[in-house]
Amino acid sequence: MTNDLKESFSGSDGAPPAPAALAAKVRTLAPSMTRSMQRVAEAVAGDPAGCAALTVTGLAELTGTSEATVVRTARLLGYPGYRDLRLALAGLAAQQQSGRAPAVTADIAVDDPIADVVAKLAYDEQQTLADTAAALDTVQLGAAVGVLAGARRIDIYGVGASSLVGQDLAQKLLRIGLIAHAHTDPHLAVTNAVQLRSGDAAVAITHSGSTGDVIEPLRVAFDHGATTIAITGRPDGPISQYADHILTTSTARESELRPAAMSSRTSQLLVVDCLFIGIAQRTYETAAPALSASYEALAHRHNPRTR
Amino acid sequence: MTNDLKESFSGSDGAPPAPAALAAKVRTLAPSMTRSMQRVAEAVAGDPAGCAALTVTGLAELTGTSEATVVRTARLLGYPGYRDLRLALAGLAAQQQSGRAPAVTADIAVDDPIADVVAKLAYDEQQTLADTAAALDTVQLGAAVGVLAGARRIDIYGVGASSLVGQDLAQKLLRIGLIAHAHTDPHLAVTNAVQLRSGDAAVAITHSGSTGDVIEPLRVAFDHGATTIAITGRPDGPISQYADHILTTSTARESELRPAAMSSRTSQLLVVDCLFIGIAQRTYETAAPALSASYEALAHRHNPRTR
DNA sequence: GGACGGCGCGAAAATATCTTTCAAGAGTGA
DNA sequence: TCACTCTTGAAAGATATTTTCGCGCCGTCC
Repeated sequence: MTNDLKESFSGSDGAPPAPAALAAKVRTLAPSMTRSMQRVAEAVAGDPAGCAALTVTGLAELTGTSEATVVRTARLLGYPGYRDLRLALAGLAAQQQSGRAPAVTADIAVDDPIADVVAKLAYDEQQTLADTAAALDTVQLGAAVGVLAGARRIDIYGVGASSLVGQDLAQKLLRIGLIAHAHTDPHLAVTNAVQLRSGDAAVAITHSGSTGDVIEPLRVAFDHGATTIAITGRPDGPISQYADHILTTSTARESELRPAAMSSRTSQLLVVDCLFIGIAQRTYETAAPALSASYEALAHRHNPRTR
Repeated sequence: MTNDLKESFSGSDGAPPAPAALAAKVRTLAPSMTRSMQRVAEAVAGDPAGCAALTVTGLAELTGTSEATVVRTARLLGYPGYRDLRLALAGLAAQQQSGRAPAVTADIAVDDPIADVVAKLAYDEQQTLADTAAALDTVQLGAAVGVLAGARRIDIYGVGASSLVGQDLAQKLLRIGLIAHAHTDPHLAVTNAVQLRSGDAAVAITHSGSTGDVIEPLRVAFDHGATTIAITGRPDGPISQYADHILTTSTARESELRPAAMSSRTSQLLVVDCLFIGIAQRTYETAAPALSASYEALAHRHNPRTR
């Protein structure tokens, strides 16, 4: 499966390069970039319009790097070459122009009044959603949906903040009649992963893409023939080695008060929701009755005089 | 120097090439164009996206003309050369693309392609966030923040989908050094609620506002003198009787495939995040060190060769 | 009607731009 | 410190774009 790894490094998603997803992609891939490439990526993300006006040589000079580095960066971002990155840049610039960028979101400060906190948080999360949706590879998503919809059994791994996302996914899948289980204990997860075989599916959720406690069970599941899916913010991370399908969540800038876990959770949940709806569509015949049944089962739990 | 004459007709306006005005310019200048140039202009105006993907040679072939003609047309339209026309074309395409976005307001249907599902879900959740932020009572929020920041102990109640939100809140609060516990077992929740007294806080999370399993522990906590907070989508529901502070989450319309739990979760999480940030601000002195400490403690859990 | 001049047009040369290759340098771990 | 890998830019190589140049069509004037 070295191929998978390679692919995830370069053009990754064989999908066509994204238009508006560029800023998100820069953030996602920045950590895996070399210093020079980061400079280029930064320039590109910071001033799309300006960079679109530059030739390779121009951008190389601006960033104090070489043409080769610029081309490499373009490749990493998923374009065939600089020419295409430039076109995407022009597109992005045009969008921003027409969209009239809503006043920048300053970081949340210690002394922000509570109303500002609400506004900034809501804006940031909206942004995260938009980025995630733009960057999400629908081909991979479709494949993952197919796998889960047809799986005999689904194991889900996640620890820390991601464990909640995993539980959310498990809850949803159970509701539509699939056999899913979210593991939070790494040891038990591995123990259970050994049981998996071809026809089963395993889903790992980790923002960093390098959480050992989550990689290990996925590796075991992978080795035992289960189809594996990784939901991660670092598609180039170690976990991708063992993932048949990779769903990329977007990464927002974080600040002291706003840990990365916050926006990664938003992003992960959107991906999970998309998976769920996709699966519900494919298994509509059985999912729809199962859903209404679960509602009815809960009805009496609510105080009847709800108005 | 016949060229000079031409130029004075077209690009001469010294003005920078138009972005969206391209179609108009084509129409304006069409009469002054030669037959071949008209073919090129037509192709360009008819399918900006498609043409943006072509090289000079490609566009020349497509229109059955030559490279020179394509360049001449680009010049006539006011661009320095084809390269720049192409960039403008990419921009135009991107604008048209994004302009088509608002069409996703429809419900998610069983036969929606996966890409539409992503777009619609993202849009819906963004909407939910905006609604929640707009409807959130900052006074109540501020009061709740004050209560939690100063509480000796915090108990959180939630079942079903809301239980995950409760756990998320508990995780966050623990990270900044507060004593918080999320209960999912209704019996244990009640048992523990009995221990609460003045100076303690209890948070109940329920979308319906009438989930007995959540109301009961909150009532007990309330009766024992703890300060109680309810996060609910139905501020007029039964749970409000026992809540000192009510934080309202927004309710989005739900559909067959999109259960209410989905958007209520988004809304609840935003409220929880706001609470968290608010509390972190108030207890900054202790929260900041606690946060960094928790990061460091986790660092070694991630595979070091992440770069 | 025929010849001349102008203009549109495309082939191909000239140039600019982009891509690839390769070897030197920086950083890293043993 | 040495060996090693990874990063980087210079320059060669490939493409794309622009310019040049001349052919051929067309209308006009003789």
